[in-house]
Amino acid sequence: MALDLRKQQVLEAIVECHIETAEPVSSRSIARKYNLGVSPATIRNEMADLEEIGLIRQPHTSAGRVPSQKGYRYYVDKLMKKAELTPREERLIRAIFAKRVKVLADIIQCTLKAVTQLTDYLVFLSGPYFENDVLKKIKIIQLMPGKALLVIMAETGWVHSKAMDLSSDITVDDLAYIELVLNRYFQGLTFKQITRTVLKDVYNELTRYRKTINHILEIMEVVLQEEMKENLYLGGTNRILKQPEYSDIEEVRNLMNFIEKEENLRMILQDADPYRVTVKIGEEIKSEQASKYSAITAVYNVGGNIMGVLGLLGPMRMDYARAMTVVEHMTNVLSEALSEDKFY
Amino acid sequence: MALDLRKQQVLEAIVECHIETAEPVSSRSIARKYNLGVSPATIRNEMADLEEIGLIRQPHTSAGRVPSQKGYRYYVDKLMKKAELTPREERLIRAIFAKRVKVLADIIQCTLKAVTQLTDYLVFLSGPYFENDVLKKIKIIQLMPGKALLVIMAETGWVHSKAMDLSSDITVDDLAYIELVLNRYFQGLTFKQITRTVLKDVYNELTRYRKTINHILEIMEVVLQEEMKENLYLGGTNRILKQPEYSDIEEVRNLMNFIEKEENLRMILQDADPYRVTVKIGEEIKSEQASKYSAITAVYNVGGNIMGVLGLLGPMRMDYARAMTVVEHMTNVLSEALSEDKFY
DNA sequence: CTTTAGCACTCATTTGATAAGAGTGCTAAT
DNA sequence: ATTAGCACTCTTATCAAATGAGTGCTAAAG
Repeated sequence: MALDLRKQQVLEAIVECHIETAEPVSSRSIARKYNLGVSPATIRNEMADLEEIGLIRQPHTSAGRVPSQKGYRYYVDKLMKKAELTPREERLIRAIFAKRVKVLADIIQCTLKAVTQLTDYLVFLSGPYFENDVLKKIKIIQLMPGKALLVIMAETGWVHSKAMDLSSDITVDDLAYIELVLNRYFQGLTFKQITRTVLKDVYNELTRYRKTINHILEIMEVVLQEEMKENLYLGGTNRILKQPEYSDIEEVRNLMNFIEKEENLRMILQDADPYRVTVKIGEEIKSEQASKYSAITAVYNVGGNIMGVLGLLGPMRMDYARAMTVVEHMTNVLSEALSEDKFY
Repeated sequence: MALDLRKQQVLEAIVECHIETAEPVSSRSIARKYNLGVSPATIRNEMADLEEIGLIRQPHTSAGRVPSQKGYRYYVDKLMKKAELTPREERLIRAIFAKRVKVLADIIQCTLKAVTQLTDYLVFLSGPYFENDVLKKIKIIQLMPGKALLVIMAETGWVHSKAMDLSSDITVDDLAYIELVLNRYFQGLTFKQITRTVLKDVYNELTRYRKTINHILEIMEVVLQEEMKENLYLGGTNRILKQPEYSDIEEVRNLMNFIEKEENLRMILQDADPYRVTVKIGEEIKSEQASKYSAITAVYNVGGNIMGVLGLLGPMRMDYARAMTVVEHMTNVLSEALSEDKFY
């Protein structure tokens, strides 16, 4: 679909104008704002052509034009210029991350907060998840009779630990033995593989400790599930109400219903391309209910491993250039923040 | 403010009718629905009296009556009959808690979910917090050279642990000594007291380990802060949009703005009475922006210690009887769930 | 062949006037 | 003390007309 230069300019003008005002764009307003050197009539002719190809459409006969899904796609792929964050915004981000965040959950929160303040769209964020972490060592440490600590150490340096209650006749030696066997089975496997491994194997070798081992494995499962659970954080629910498309309560309800179901958001995050910022426009999002929205996603990673995904959801009339820049920037910030192991 | 029986009946009718329909209540509709044995004209006379005392008011001259804040208060204090959960609802709750929740965060989530499904108001929940937990023992366990586990055991049986990186020339003996000193200082204190204790005291005794002890204390602070942080969970944001008062977008924005600020919610939760379900109506909520809302709160506890607060926020036209029952019931469920120490 | 001025036409939105309806307050009768 | 009856008030719905933004088309000009 090759467009001549002027058609591109007209399309760009329509998209950008519509993004700014949320109103249908008229030929006259384009002639006024953009110096294309032609009259509204000429622009009207171009518009008629663009409409025929399906890049724009008319809400009703006597209205201006609005970009179609295809039009936005063309704009994003071919016309859009990359946006830059202002120094002011850079400063905002640094300010948010300034108070040396030390806890994982805080870093996530800060990111969420920053993106929320930067965009007025829905922000959601998954991870970090550890399922590809490799188990280095399991330790079982008795804290007191009847109580032990299960410590799971990963190659990446992460340590997960949980206390557990045991029947009090289990001795330290018993625990040492169990630890030995567990390490033999699980060492070198990823967390994902461990949860997939049929636990019965281990179980058989440790029939002597049937009850205890049952308990430990159960706890281990809980710990791993807990840690592997791709946590989902959501923000910006009030910010997005500023968008004019949500001055109708029915639209708000739709949106809220959509985001209420975590699967929907997870689905969007799953489609993120590991190597670049992903833009899904309207029906490109798999979910039927999302046909009016657009989503922007990018992954963040630590040491080459994908740790999670950051996403934005907004109306199709989204400031793509800006949103993409913010998402890209913040995934970088997040990746960096997680790479310093100065937090616990 | 003593009202004769019939005035009470009329007020009750107005409140209940308005709660149900969200519309001003007319004298005729009361005469029809409630069998007071009098004509609308009589009821009108009573209404005029009630209005004079300030228990109800008229949105405009030719409209029915609406309860005032004072009117709701009277209703809640004197007229309201306690509601009961239906067997169906009891089943719903049990279903939600059925899949043997094992992780603290899950119990919270389940509670939130249950209340959300039961009420159509905003649900928020703080805690659990541990600041009154008494420290039983600190352990520092070396995992490998340069890596140790800080274990904090509380009297209640809770165990918090975090891994930390240390400089690799710290020996096991060093750690044992540090552990000893820390225990000497902190054992028997509540977490709150520990964070208040001037850390310098300890610091002085352990000058030998200046760097290490600094690091450990820092981590301990993080752990305690993390655990003591009164987490705030929020749900029902989409459910509340069902309430007719939020068919106007402006109202929605107000509400969202209000709940966006955690302080506002915390403030409400702080006002909870430890011994009974608390109802704050309109301006009784301290925050100015909340003058249109009502809040219902109740604490949950474990072994006599308050662990957190569950709250509901909705329009003043709230089904108080029902909401109070739900809140009371769910704080009980929550207290029980947390008392079984079958979770990790 | 391209561009554009001019004009008729369409359709959403605003405005104003009118009617309908709900509900009250008051008065006088019961 | 109660209530039927009625005038009065104020909101909401309805409809027609006016307004105006914007297009599409045609014919003239470049």
